[in-house]
Amino acid sequence: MSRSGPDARRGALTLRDVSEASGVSEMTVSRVLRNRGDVSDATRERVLEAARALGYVPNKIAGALASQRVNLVGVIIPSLSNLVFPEVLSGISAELEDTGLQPVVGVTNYAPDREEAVLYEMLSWRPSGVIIAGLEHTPAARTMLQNAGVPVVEIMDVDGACVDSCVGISHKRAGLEMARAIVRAGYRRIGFLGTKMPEDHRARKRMEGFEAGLAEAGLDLQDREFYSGGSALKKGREMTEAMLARSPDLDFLYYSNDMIGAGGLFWCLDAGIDVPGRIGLAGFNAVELLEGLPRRLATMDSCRREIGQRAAAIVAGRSPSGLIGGERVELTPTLDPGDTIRRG
Amino acid sequence: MSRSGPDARRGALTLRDVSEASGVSEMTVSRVLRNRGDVSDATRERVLEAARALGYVPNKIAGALASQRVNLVGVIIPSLSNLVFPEVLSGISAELEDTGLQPVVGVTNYAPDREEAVLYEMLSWRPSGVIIAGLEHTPAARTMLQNAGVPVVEIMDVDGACVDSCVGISHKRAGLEMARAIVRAGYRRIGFLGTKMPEDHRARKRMEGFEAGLAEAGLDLQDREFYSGGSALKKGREMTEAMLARSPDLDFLYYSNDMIGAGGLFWCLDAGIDVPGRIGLAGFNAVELLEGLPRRLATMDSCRREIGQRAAAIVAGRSPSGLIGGERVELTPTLDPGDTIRRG
DNA sequence: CCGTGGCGGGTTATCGCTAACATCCGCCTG
DNA sequence: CAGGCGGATGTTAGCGATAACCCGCCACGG
Repeated sequence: MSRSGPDARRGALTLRDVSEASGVSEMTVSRVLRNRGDVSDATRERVLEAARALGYVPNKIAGALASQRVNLVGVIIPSLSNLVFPEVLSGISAELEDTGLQPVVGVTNYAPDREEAVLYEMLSWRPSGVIIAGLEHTPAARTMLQNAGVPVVEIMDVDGACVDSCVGISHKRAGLEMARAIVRAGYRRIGFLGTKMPEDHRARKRMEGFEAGLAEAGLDLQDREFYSGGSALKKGREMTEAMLARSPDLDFLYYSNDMIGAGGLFWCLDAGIDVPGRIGLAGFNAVELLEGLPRRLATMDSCRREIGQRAAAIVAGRSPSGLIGGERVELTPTLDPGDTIRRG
Repeated sequence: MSRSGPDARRGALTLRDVSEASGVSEMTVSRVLRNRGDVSDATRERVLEAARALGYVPNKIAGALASQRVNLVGVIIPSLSNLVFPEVLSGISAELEDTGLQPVVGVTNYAPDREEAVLYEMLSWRPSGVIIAGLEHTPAARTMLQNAGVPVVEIMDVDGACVDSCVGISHKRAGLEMARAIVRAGYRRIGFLGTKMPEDHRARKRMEGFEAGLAEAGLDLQDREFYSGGSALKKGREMTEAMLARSPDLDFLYYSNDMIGAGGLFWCLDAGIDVPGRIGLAGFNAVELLEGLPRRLATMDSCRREIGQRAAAIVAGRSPSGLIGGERVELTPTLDPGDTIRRG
């Protein structure tokens, strides 16, 4: 109504403005801008020129509403500071690159109710798919996922039931295999150091698998210690010192991630402890960041990038299986003994 | 038309469905769901109940189009694997927490044309504000920012002209002050190790400032080495080895970030070099992650979290200054000499 | 008894764009 | 030369929500 110039109200350009500037209908402008339908080269040029001159940026909100299609994929992860998740994201981005889809990230800080809220917020934008870390969700979140009406991929973990599809590794098995390797190397008095459990299901499952692995050899976990927050490297040091003060006869320490493992390694080296002779160490995740430590920490690759890629492929409907939903992909982590487990 | 049950087509619930289920108009449902306007408690209950039972999730696309308001803030950063940016994000999230605004992240991989594309994509969702890393953008990107019609905050850097507001530190000054501290501590033959320059303006500015600082004392940079990609820790080792092989008489190494600095520190320690006696080291960023190293690397805090907070405050219109746009906030990094600069 | 005002809630008109269909026109075919 | 066909463009009708306005109803005061 009161619209006069291109920017009667700041930057609020619409198709209308471009249409007027180029002398064709809005529909034709829309077609040109989306490269859809037949438009003559002359018209196309004229429209593109006008759009560029005006600095027009299409309004995807209106577009999405009209077309009922949104080129967004919601990605819900617990944290960005964990290193692991950026790597997953990079796998997702890479796979989505040429699909026209775009990831949108939400962070839950490991809090189930935050997760629920983030999911609700995401779904309210009607994304084309959802990738969400973990298999554990609040009942409400699970219901939302079920009713979302779009592909849902739960990632990182396959130990449990999933809503639709899942891509990940078995953390139980990861723990189990690490335990076997440790036992095989001759260690017997073993301690566990990890994140506070209720928050981190995957770390918990690794510990459970680990204990199961020890049990096979008739062994028990001799000691355990948990932390939350703070600099992981430093925590690793502190926890290691505390644990070895308390249980000086331990001969192996299994850490729930590489960062605290590295902290532990530093402490042992500083204390002049023979690693891996007197005591062995292992972490989890194979973070690239840590390549270059004085000694290579034993660890297990968690296939993060590939998890992201496979999950994105499912959402994009280009999964090699050809399935639509209901897919379960278990990846196999590989154990890297590094320099902190005795070679048998 | 062919709509019958609540989910005639999967999950496509609308206000209409809730309205029918609760026997009031769509408008009233909308009011209840947004907590706006007067609705009797009885009606409110009935509506909420129906919405919950159906599992209704509002469609923000439609809402945003109708209300011309979008509760999203676009955040554009070069990378997520840099540690620095997740921290900035966490500052942003914290500040936005109770504003109803939500950050949406886009990653450019340090590529100007990717930045332009990401920005275009973001603006097409008509966010309430944009936070973007750096002051250097393509001309087209700059134009888009100018015409966006919403608050734009450029972060991390204040050495240059900004489109609207900016929050950051002066990297030139950071380099300058580090140089002064190093000179003051008596070092004279100094090398620089950093990221490949054209990609990273802030690292470049730090180097420039650093050289200016050396120049004050009549000194020149004796050697320099650049890298890109790979594990920073490992690169730090390799580059340090290479540089000291080439220029064995250097007595100080300034690294453009803490991770490669830490790699260098490891190399020196392994090589049995006296740090900081024979050679001094310093990095940049004060990453918390590295607390717990065998020796504390000299570094400079880059105020990442606060940058995020201040930027978010501006976008949210709660900047302490009360200004609307056009704000320039320069934060002051603090130098932490750690254990790798001689104490004077 | 009637005017007044607020509360609770409905109606109508967009928001900017796109799907689907309608239209126009030039040209080929038989 | 009529008929038809298909390429290029315009027209119409929403998408699902909200803003702005409107309308009963009841209590209350003069």
